[in-house]
Amino acid sequence: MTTPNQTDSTPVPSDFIRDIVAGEMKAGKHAQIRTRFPPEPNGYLHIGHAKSICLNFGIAHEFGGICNIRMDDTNPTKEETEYVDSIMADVRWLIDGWADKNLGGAPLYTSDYFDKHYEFAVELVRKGKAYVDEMPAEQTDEYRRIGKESPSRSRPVEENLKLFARMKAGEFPNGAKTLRAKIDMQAANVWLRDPVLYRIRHAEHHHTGNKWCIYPMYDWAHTLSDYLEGITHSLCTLEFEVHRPLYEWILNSLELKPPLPRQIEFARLNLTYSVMSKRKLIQLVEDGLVTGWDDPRMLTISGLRRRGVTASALRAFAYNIGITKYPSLNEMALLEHAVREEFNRTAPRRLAVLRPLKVVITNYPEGRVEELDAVNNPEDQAAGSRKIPFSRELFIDAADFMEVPPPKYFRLKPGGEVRLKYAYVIKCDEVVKDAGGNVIELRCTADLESKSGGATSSRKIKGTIHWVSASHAIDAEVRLYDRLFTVPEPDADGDFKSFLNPNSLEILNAKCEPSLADAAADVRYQFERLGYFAFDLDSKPKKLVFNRTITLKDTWAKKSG
RNA sequence: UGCCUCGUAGUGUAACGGUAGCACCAGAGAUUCUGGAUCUCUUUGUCUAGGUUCGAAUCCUAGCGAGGCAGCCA
Repeated sequence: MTTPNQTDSTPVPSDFIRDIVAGEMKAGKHAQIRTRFPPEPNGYLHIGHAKSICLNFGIAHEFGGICNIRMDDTNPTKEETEYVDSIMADVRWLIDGWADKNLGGAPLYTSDYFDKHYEFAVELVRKGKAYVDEMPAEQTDEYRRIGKESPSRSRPVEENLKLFARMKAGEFPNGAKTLRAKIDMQAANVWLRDPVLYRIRHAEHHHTGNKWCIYPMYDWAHTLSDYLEGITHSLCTLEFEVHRPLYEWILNSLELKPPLPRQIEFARLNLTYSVMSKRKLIQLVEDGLVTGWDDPRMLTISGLRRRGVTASALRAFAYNIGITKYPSLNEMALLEHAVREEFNRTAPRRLAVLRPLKVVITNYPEGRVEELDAVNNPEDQAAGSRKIPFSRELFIDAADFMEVPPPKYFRLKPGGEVRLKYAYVIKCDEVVKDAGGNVIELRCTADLESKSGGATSSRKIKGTIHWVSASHAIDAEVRLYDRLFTVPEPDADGDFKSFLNPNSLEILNAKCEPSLADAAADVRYQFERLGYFAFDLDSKPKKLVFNRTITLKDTWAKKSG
């Protein structure tokens, strides 16, 4: 596979579409590749769109071409400006530092071509290949189903021309007339049974205002917009497969000058434990089941971003799943893997305690503080090290102590030993409980020679746990996220909302090592043994908020159920 | 029902008439101051039936299964 413009480390995928493009390039069919990403501005972009963006920009990037972003805004009653801004922000974020140089016009608007679309339509009427019809919608559907021709089908060209002009002039109410392509009412493919090209909509358009009262249908507008922009490859999802003959009919009927765009379809993204349709995502937002489009549990691009997923991880995911015509269901584990793989390499390690349990080291002097060396990233020597304070009173995670542990439990238990990461081996001597029988404090003794570099530093202790010094720790709100749905296919049957995971969000007050006070918004941290965490935009100078992007893999938790 | 498309380990994806690979997941072991990471190993696959061919995952036919379309949505 050719990789003329590969300048970053994102691997170059191979798939049937890239094979086609490469073949055409080799044959000298195109001077330059031009793709496009044409979202309808009626919702936020989700991870399925990310797949499409990575495909369209990926091909532009790999073959030295351009990718346009075009708002497909042909329906004035459904689209809003608010979405244009979010779409642009999401796309720019996703391609930044990778294919941003391949971004063509942005944002372009289908509605900017309405004049030209109209001229083409007039031309089509002149050629006797379109006619004005007045059948009501239901009857049009019925006739198309049974393959029956409309009485208006044989209307003379001159009359069609006049009526179409009057449609444009606003002389008819909504739904009174349509412009229909004159193709073949007996065609096996229903999209060739005289599809509607224009409908009347007396409605204000978010981009063209009140200039128009007739609006082109998707097939007409999209095909001609592709042509007008010089798109070489129009890549869309499988549901448009049956539209391709119409796409080609439009280009050919107008006898447009080559080069003509070529439509190729691929399978949309499906992921387990999630819903992908815009309609369902809107429901989650409007019913208040999530906090908004950018709720970190949402698989919107803005939600993933807020969750802490990076654009590069998303791109790696898109690369891993590939492009085919098979409507597959991808496992969520694949997304999780892409995130962990990157963060393991790049995330600085920190110590944080999610559910603090007080530990007193009884043989450690009161008031004494040691600064211990802690490695920032064992996967990256260049990341260096930092100091963390150790003192007599600490917090460990409540989950790292069990009074009655199961077999092979490596962590702290009464009379047992555990290593405190970067510090001493301690032994639990006494368990202090409150009146209710809850464990509130552990009294331990440390092997004072067991510190790194110490006489007994090489002692083999099975378990190592994280901790923070009680008096030095800083507070942070930590938001633990889990998958939004409890079943692999929430929209398979029944109401997808009945499968919402009641435990998809848990909010805790954590104790963090002091260096986290300087945490940066663009850095992903690994809280050792817990997972990867990202700064949430709710954070304020004195009030840190972290989102758990993803847990570490935990084979112990898996085995012990 | 009609039309279109697609069927390769559990999942996803390669193999372009010539040894069925890879990734994820799962399991076993080694190692480890993260039950992480890393390393080694393991289970499991060409939907079915015919045909063409020296040779078929690949080409042909039929069947079966899955998805899509049948809006004046995109």
